[in-house]
Amino acid sequence: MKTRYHHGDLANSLVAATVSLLETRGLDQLSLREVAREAGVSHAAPAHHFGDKSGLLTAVAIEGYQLLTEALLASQTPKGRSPEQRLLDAGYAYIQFALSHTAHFEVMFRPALTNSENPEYIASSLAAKEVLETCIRNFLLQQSPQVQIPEQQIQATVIALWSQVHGFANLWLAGNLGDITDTVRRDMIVLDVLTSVIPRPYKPEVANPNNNAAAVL
Amino acid sequence: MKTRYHHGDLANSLVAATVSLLETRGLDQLSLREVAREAGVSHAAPAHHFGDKSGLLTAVAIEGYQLLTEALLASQTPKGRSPEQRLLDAGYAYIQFALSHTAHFEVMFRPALTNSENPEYIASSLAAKEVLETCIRNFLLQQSPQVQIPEQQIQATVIALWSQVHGFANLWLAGNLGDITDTVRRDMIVLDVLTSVIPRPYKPEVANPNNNAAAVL
DNA sequence: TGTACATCAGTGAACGCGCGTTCACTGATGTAC
DNA sequence: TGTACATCAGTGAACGCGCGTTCACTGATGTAC
Repeated sequence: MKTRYHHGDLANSLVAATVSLLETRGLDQLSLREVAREAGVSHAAPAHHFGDKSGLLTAVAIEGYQLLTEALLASQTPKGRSPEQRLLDAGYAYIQFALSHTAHFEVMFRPALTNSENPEYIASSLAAKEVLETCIRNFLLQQSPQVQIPEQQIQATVIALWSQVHGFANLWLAGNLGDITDTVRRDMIVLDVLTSVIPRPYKPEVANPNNNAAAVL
Repeated sequence: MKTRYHHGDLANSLVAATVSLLETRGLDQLSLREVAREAGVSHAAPAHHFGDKSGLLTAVAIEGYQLLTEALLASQTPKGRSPEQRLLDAGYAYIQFALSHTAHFEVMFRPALTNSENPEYIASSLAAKEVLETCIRNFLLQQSPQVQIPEQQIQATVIALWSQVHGFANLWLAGNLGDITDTVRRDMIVLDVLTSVIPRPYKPEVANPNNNAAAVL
């Protein structure tokens, strides 16, 4: 790439530089000047494009949500898989995304860093959640085709499954699952965790937890 | 408290000031000088006690793990509850801790902020994990008293359940579960999620996932 | 009880540094004629 | 095709600020005798 006065695609380059810096040096070291240095432009350029740090990180989060959406959709494209396997595929794709895009993942789920009211941010985040929700809803419907599952129950299941894979990725990234350097054992654990994700078939008579709510809470 | 030259308990005061600042202003605004200001001492005092920011945050994390351990133990003290209820109690205590000690929780699970090799840090974090693991192990043993559950299966269940409540707390704190301002509905959701946590009884013939591992991964 | 001294928790002035922000500017690109 | 001009992406010098760190210091506390 020749040095030109007009970069041509500086906005994307700055986002890429930010992701790179987040992955190598971490959030503490991140400054607009550091990003400019990494991208090889003057220190005032990032502000020119993104205003401030939160604007830049918002762009990172948006890109992250788009990548996540693509990854989830891609996990569902193979044909001839059972509903259960499709659910596992989605969960595995979510975890894979988190572990291979650590910078995006961190920024996506720390709204204090970003402009949460940015329309593009909201839209891309909703799009990702929609894919996730559709996967789970489809699974539940296919699993119990005869029964009418209450919407509240579906929502709770979505939250529960999302929590599962999200929490696993977080614990992993935080180093709380011990040293899992053996990739075979690593995949075994992921599989075990994913398998435990599969909800029991919905049974109307035991699904309503109201009767013992007081006892638990 | 009179203004004295020797504070008497400055280390604890500084940790408290840090927690307070983290909860009101957030991690970005946190500096040793700001903590000193909050605690009403000279700007050099925090360094005198903790060396640098990571030392201070390590102390916060240690306190957090101790509080979590206490909360988990306290959740198990009521007698006459079923194994299932005790498991729900522990999960609920974990979530409650995360939501009511947001600063501690954040620092505890971001090892880049702390001195992860600090012996007291390691010990307090292991203690908390041990309580969690014991809860789950006891539940599994009581749930299937006749069967010998492989250790690997127990570990996977621990990770899965921990992931569940941890992920739920994270998603909640990140604002990803929508506006749940209605506390009744809030507790309903927590309960639904917790209920979905309860593992199926262990069945040796279906528990080994090796046979379809290749298909999933 | 009184004196002398060591210890160390906490002070405050001084330093250099990297930061975000501002702003007049430069120079490439696109468009009108 | 050539010229003139508007636009705007990106520059770079300058600024003030809050930061972490250093270090000689102050003064409270504990202990020895």
